[in-house]
Amino acid sequence: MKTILLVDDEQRMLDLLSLYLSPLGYKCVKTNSAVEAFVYLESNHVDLVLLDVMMPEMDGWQACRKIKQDWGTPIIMLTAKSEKHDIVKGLNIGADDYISKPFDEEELLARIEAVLRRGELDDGFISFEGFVIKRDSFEVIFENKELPLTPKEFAMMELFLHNPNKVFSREHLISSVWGHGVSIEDRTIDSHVRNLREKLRKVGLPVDDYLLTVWGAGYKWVRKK
Amino acid sequence: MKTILLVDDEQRMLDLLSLYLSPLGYKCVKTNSAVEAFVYLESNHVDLVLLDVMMPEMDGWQACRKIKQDWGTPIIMLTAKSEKHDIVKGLNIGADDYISKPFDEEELLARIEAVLRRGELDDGFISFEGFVIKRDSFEVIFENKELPLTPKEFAMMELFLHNPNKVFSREHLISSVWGHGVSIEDRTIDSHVRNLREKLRKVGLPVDDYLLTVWGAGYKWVRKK
DNA sequence: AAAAATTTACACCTGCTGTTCAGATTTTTA
DNA sequence: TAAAAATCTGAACAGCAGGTGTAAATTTTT
Repeated sequence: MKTILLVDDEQRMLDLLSLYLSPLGYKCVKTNSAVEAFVYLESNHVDLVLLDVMMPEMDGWQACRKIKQDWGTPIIMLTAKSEKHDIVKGLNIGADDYISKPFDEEELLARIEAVLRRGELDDGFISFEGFVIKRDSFEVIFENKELPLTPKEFAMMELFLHNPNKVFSREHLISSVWGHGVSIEDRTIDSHVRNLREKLRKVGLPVDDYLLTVWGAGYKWVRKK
Repeated sequence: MKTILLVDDEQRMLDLLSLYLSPLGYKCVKTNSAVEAFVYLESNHVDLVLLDVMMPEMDGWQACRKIKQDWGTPIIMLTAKSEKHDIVKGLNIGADDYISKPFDEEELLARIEAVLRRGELDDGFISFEGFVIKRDSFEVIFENKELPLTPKEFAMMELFLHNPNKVFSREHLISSVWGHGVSIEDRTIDSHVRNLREKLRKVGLPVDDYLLTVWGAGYKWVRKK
């Protein structure tokens, strides 16, 4: 199920969008401001952002730029009818599409599906806290430095970054990284964690603050901020 | 210079579009019907099609479908203002974008640029980092020196250059280069990669910086900047 | 039909990666 | 504080993925 993050200062609009999209099988998360949206994005996966252009505090453009930069999430801008100039601006800033209010429901849906479909293809990259994971190119980048990871390390890293703050038991790690039913010694996991830590340390990450051992339980990646 | 193929039964509209786009550095080709467009596409490279929805004989939808199917060219549909339903239909059929008439010139340009940017890579030829690939003439040129590649090598090279930084598994390479369902030994892929590397090295490319092995995953072409 | 070019297969070698083990270290328990 | 439990660490080894040379098979050209 895809998650759509709605960002609009008007509650009525949020409700309207949610009312229309939820029954169609999308999980809708409503936020009243850009800042709220950031908070949510910080610790949740979002497939698409519907972003109003006109908002107090931080406007849609700045928000769009930041979201693209930090998370790379697909964005559809919601603009007022006549703001043709906005469209140009938006497409240049990096929005994936726009739609004008009041919008036609069918058109909105078509555009949402189009953007989601598009995003499925280039198998996005995830980006936060200085990390960029490119599943496509099998790369993890930290502060513009490439991390040369082995396949197992990459898989672990991906799992951790996707689920910050969650503790993974060794058992869980085995079935996620190695595959269900593979039998591996617990010490082996430790070795891989060690190697991963070493590589992370080499690129300047204070790894002891991030990739923690949870005594008696497993490992977890903690997320600051 | 990019070529835009204009398809509209109204001569006035063709002139208007051409008058606006030509000075901006686009080569405009005007056609009055879908059939004419096909004829042109048959033997010319086109970067983008601006396609009117309302036309006698074959309408825009059928034309859109055929163009996408036979040539895969990016398409922007031109719809009448109120035809909201068309938009939905168009995006589902495979059009890359649409714009309603009468259109705002700036908006049109923004959308054209966005679509072209998106499809920049699957041109008739690609050119970057000293490489020019001419799909038409089956040639690869590096720094004005022709690379004598075999068909398989050419296909691989094309795939790599089209998808820089993307890791291709051997499995993926097989179905892309050899065809779906063909069974080939993995070592065979390696051999072709080796041959390709050798030829690239001969023309002075530090191939070890470009065509990389991703251990446990496949091969990728990295793009410097 | 012969020659050349291309593609494919195979075998061997190298080096990376994954795994394990034993001892050291840290954390928890009693 | 001492003992027990869990984890960390370094080194060694095994297995496997990929590189390379060669030769056979296939396709294309002559």
